[in-house]
Amino acid sequence: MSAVRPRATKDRHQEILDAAARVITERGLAETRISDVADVAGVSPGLILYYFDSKDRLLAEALTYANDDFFVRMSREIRRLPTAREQLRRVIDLSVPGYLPEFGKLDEWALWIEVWVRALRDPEMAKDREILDQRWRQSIADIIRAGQAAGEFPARDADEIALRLGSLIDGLAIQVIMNDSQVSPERMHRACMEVAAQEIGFDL
Amino acid sequence: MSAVRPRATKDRHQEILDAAARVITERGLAETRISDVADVAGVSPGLILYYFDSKDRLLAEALTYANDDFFVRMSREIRRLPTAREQLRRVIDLSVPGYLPEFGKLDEWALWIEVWVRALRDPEMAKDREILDQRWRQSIADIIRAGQAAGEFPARDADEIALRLGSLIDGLAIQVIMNDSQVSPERMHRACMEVAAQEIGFDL
DNA sequence: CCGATGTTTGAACGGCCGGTCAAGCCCGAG
DNA sequence: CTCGGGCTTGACCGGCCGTTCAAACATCGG
Repeated sequence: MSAVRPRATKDRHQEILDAAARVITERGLAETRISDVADVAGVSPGLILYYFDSKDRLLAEALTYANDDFFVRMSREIRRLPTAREQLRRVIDLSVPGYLPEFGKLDEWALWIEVWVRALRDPEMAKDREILDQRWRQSIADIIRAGQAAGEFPARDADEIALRLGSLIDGLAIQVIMNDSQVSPERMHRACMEVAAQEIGFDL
Repeated sequence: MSAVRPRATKDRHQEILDAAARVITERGLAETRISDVADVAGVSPGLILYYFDSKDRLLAEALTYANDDFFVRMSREIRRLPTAREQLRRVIDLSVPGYLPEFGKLDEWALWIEVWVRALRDPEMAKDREILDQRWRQSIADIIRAGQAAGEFPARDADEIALRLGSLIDGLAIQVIMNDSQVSPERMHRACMEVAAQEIGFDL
């Protein structure tokens, strides 16, 4: 049975979301067709509309799904590390597109930009974006606070630092993802680490 | 004569670009139709294709045109101010969406995000984006260097500071434009000013 | 006033694609 | 074995929209 329908147990809903995320990453939101998603998922176009009310809702769900997934994977990675400093370094490692060769280069960030564009006009998406973004900022702030509690870092406003560091990462990641000739992954990484050290108050 | 065809002297090319930029700002790139642009420009749809090879080229041109225009207007503003500190403050004032009530709130930034999305897949757009971005960073660096030369600021790596400050502005502006409940224009403005003072080395 | 040249129009074409649907298929319960 | 209800298909429909084009129009030099 399992050989005949290998993925039957896995939820179709999720399979389709996966496929959609992959297509959006590759072709972009604007160029994503239902039939593309169906091809990647290995099903007929009709089935997509059986599981989702409309193309729009599918794509919106796929975007938040993929970003949420990225956040969860990153959180798991980080929780293993013992010190706040190592955690912070890891966050930055993972945030720099193409810095760690074993991770997809621009995948996550490309999706994130699509989220922004959509959120400008779609209130539903805007709400999801804010939640995702606050959670991300929050987790940076939590690391800083943990470091402060452990005596690793001096006491400062963790939320403000998280906002600044997170925004800097966003802004730099955009340039990197765009292949800007003056902003290499290495340069971005160095800038983030230096600003983090300076703002939080630790030595590199 | 001038009453009958008031804008006849002004180039149609530019009129249409203006109209296109306005439509993109309002409806978004994905929802922009040729007929929308024609309506706003007050001409027939056919004429749009008389002046532009295709819808795609029109929209790409409109995006770079509008962003270039914004940069030029900002540069003119800044050149009037005597000290580097005042210039820098003005740059930040103008960069914070909705901070100065007399300027359009999210107009310029919304277009800028559309540029990013397109640049991911369109090499032509990617090239334009890089030029625009480098010019913007350059002008921040120039202000810093001028301040250093005048003895206003201590000597530091102006290009690196410009990259960091510019990226921070990008990242924060995104949140502000998205109406993030935790990132008000005022908060963004304060963060930018403080980081600028700290990185460049002057007192607020 | 005449034609030539560059503009402008809007009707019409044609392809694309989201969404619908009737028909089959699979599978498990009885 | 049979029935029933979810799952899956793919053909089809209908509208939308970029693009084309023939015809009108304006302008101006001669």
